Amino acid sequence: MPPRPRSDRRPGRRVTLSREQIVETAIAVLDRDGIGGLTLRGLAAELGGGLGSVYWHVDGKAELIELACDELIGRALEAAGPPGGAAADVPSPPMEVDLETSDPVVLDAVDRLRRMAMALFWQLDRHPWLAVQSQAAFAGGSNGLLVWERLGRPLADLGLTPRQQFHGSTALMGYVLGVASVMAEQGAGADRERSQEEQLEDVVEGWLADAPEELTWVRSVADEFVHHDDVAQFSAGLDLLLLGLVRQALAG
Amino acid sequence: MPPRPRSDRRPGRRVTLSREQIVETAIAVLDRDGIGGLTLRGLAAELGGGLGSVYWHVDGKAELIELACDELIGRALEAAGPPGGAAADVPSPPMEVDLETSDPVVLDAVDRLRRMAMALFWQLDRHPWLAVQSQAAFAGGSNGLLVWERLGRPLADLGLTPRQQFHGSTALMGYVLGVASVMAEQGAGADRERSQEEQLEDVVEGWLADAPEELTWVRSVADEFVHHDDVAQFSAGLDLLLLGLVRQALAG
DNA sequence: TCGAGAATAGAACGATGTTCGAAATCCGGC
DNA sequence: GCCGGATTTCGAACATCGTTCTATTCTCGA
Repeated sequence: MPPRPRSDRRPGRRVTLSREQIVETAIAVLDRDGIGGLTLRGLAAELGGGLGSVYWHVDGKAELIELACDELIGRALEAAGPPGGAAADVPSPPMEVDLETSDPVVLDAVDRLRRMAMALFWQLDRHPWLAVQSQAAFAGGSNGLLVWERLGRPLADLGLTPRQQFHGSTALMGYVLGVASVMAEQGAGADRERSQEEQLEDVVEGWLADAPEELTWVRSVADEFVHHDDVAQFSAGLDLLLLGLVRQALAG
Repeated sequence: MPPRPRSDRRPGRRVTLSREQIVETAIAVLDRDGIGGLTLRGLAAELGGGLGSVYWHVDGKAELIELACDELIGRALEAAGPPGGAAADVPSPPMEVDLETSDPVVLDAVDRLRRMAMALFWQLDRHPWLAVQSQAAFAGGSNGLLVWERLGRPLADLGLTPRQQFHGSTALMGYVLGVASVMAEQGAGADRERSQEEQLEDVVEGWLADAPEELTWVRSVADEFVHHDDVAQFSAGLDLLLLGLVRQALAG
């Protein structure tokens, strides 16, 4: 067939976009299709607008992802509640290690650290693409600095030296991002249809088929891996780090 | 001008490639230009061969990166020395925390954990692109499982419960990958001409310019950040985790 | 010598990020 | 009410990249 005799649709405005709306939709797409599924063309289509329009509001794909990360980190900050200490909208399993102290200052500091770390992880776990990307965004985005501040303050209250505070804060940050990243990659090719444990069983089977003998320890924990719980696993490791920090503070 | 009357260069063999050579060159390119600088065309050119030839030896870009990661993880495993306990070719700063025990079994287990973690970090620090990519490769590649095995054995020797072993091993893995990833991203846009401290000063200046007040703690550690040492920083956080593990083991 | 498999080479395809100029819309001043 | 500049939209066009496909060349044993 011939092209339309007259193009009754020439370039021009159709919908109105906003920076916030674009970031919002980008987050939705990222949650649905993962980092590889975010396409500027697809995003524009989802918004009902043109490709060039997106570029007018956002500088490029890199900045868009940075904005999305900063937005979610901000929500984590919000979910952690005020620094003072009100309860937050994040899971908070009880500590499973004995801190061997009843100093209220120490216990309060540990509680604040725990709340911030859990809130951050909670957000990273619900947006698996975020963990990998945010490692860059933490230094750039403004909310990343706020998180760092809220991790550092309690460390100062513990009486650690400035260097210990610095090392402790980066250790916590690295731990949170690292565990979340590994979990995100691990659940990357997940199939929403089948149960998680069933899929993990297949993963383990794939491991143990290729490299059979010698890996006796890995085999011994395969069962733990299949039946693991992300939050509990993260919380357990976090407790170890916090216990180390407390011991370091009390020994100083 | 007309095309050449006779193409005296028709497709055919010119150079001979091998899978190992391709992976080796890919690692070199990744080290030089980062993850964004690795292009299959560029890689083929660097090898002096054609694009299709690379595809005959390697299944695609994803597999190539996986192979490169597994290769370097294997080298980290090698650098860690035999599980028995010989010295290795990696830095090993002394522990700065007091484990408060002299049990030889515990001390030996901690030593093995420390050596494996340091060897892994040493490799991740020297190949900044590796940290981010390897999070996926650890589950897939065979060497990733070997690392996990070598992290798990000492945890079993500490007398931890199976669940504690599992949580401890993933905590260590997450910590190593996380800290290395953050450091890699932080030094991403590095300029080889200027000194590192000078560049870090600029980074800090950028932070503190945008979000001035309130971030009192971040300001207080800015100096530590500028003069930090990657290995020392990693080692300090690792010690905290190990201390926590030891205390957990002794308390059980 | 020759023929089948191994290996190389590069054109071609589709998708993607980015740039660019033209068009439509909005809005304050007259 | 209308006009003109600033704002915002739109999609074509370009360059690059991963991947596929086929023709060609090389190797080596019968």
